[in-house]
Amino acid sequence: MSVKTPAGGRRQPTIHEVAASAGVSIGTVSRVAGESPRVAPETRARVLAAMAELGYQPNAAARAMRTNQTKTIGFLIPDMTNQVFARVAQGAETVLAPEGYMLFAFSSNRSPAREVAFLQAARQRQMDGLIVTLSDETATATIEEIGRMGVPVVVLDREVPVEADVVYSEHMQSIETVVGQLLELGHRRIGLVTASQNIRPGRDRVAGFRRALERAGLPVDDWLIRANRQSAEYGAAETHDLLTGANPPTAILAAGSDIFYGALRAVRLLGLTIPDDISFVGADDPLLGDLVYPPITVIDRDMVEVGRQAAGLLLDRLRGLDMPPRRIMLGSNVLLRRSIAAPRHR
Amino acid sequence: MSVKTPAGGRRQPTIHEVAASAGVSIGTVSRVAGESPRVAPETRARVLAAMAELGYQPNAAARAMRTNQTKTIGFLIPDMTNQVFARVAQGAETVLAPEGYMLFAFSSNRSPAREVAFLQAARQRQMDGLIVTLSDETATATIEEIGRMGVPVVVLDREVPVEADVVYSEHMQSIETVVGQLLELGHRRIGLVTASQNIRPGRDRVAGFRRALERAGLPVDDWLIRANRQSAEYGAAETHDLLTGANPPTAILAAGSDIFYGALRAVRLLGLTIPDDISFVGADDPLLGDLVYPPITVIDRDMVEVGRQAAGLLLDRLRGLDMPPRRIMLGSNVLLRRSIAAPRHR
DNA sequence: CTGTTAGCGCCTTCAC
DNA sequence: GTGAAGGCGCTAACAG
Repeated sequence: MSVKTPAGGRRQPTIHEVAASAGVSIGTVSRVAGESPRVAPETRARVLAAMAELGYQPNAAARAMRTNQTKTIGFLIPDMTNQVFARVAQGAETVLAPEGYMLFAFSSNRSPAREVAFLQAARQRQMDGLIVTLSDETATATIEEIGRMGVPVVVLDREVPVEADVVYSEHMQSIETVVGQLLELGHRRIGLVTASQNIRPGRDRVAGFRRALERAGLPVDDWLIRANRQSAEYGAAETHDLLTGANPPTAILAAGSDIFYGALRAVRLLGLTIPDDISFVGADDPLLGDLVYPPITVIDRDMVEVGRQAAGLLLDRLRGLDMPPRRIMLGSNVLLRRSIAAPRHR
Repeated sequence: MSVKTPAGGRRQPTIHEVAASAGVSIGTVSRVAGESPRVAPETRARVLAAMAELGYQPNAAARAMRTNQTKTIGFLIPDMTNQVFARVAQGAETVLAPEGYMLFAFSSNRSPAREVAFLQAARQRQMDGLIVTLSDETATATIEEIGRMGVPVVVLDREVPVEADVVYSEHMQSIETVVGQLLELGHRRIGLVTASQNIRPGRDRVAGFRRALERAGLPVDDWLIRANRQSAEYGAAETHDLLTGANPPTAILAAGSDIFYGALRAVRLLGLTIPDDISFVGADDPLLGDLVYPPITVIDRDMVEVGRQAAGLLLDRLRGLDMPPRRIMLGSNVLLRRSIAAPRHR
């Protein structure tokens, strides 16, 4: 007399069946499942045996209904195929899993609409907390949805008007450092390709870029700044455009892992040699930078640590910490390699 | 008199509050939420307004309890930082999302214990279906757990004794093709680095490798076959070992995206030139293969299509399709590039 | 077309 | 140390 679920699956054993099988009441089974100490060892053993035999797993929905807890953390990222975000997830996992939380990752594909959909799904599912990387700080619907969450949210590297803990990465200073280096080598026209101005990394990189030039008393040619999107295609297209322009740069900063990828490809397709024809700096993908020849100077960050820190902030809140939003800033490193050199005299 | 949840969050509005606010009964609210047609337009509008104002989202746990549906699909992958799996997830998403299903990705980090933990969590949470890529076909605990799921499961590229639909990728023939090419060019010692023999791709690649040699009437030197793990470190270590051995191969097959990465790095570190010093073939990362110089011959697969197909199989089951397990086989392509050449006379 | 009601499976008092 | 019973928020069946 098996009940067919909509999916045609087998019905799962409930606490009642375990109780019947062990010859106890459901209250006792519940106590065993909840690891309450007030159960006789012999009774506990019998219940455990019954659970194992039936393959019993407590129904999370029913449990959530009673406890208002799901032991689930939502992890929102702009792009799953980007290793940068995957590493953050890994780092967060290492902190959250030991506490019994499960991380569920969801990729928005950089669509604010999908972000809203995810946040609503998370609220419906009563996820206990969220770690989110938004794809556009100006998307008000997303911000509003975060405000409604009712559970702790940790925001990664974004500037949003929300009462939430945040983990920032340092971008401005490392760009300044790199640009400083290039200026010292004699470069006067440097191209920057980076993310949209609607997210903090994009803004900070452009700001650092401008500041470095201004400090050196040099004018800023806006034509050399391309800061609109985070994709390999964008990186390739803008790099191509820069390098085939009338007055091309002698160095390229590809600030963003996808952009790095695309920009490097564009350089190859144009048949240019690094660093003889063009100096090149990438970001966020140290492995790639070290795989090509010559190895490429890269602005790097420890994304696993970002994940760990974010999870730590979240965990404090889950444990009931009640204080104003906290902010953590993590550094970036410039890995100097042989892809930058003095510009060729033309 | 706000109720503090354990996490300190704000209580979410329930169907009762919406009903009160709209001046209707909860039944009517439920019908509006469920998009039942049997509601007067004017009433529906009032309810919708109340929902919007309160920011109401139906409680998924309560809903799951009644309907035995969660509209959630679990997606188990061995390694989140591997783009290959991320692409599969993307493909699956495109098929499942329009049907109202949410995909939740979980990375096992190639640990069978974590796979079991995920499967149990999926069962507790009553996920409606699963798409899984196991990291070890011989892990019986995982297999047993799948058998208990009670919901449709689609298995990707694994040979497991389970009543489930499967999407396979072709590996054997493409390896044979590549080895055939190398033999024609005059190579007689070819090194293969690939995944463990405990998963189908590893086995099939080794099988294809052996078959190609046997067909050519050549002996197989087992020393040249390294098939134990799927990581960049493994790829680097084994490639290094092969190339620094007493009788090294003149060509390397790095069959696996992580392995590809590591192997290529090992070749670089040894200061060898491709293809003059060593012919090289990678797999599963066509972009990387095209980014380095010279471009590298790669065995490629359309992982997005794998995801789409898997999702399609799952969807049929979710709709109630009742028939024996189905199997889909998807092809691989050899992208011939300049990384292979005749071996240097030594 | 709308209101009322009975559980879904579990945890948690409250008795015993 | 164990059993009995209420109710979490929702859907679906039944009345009206």
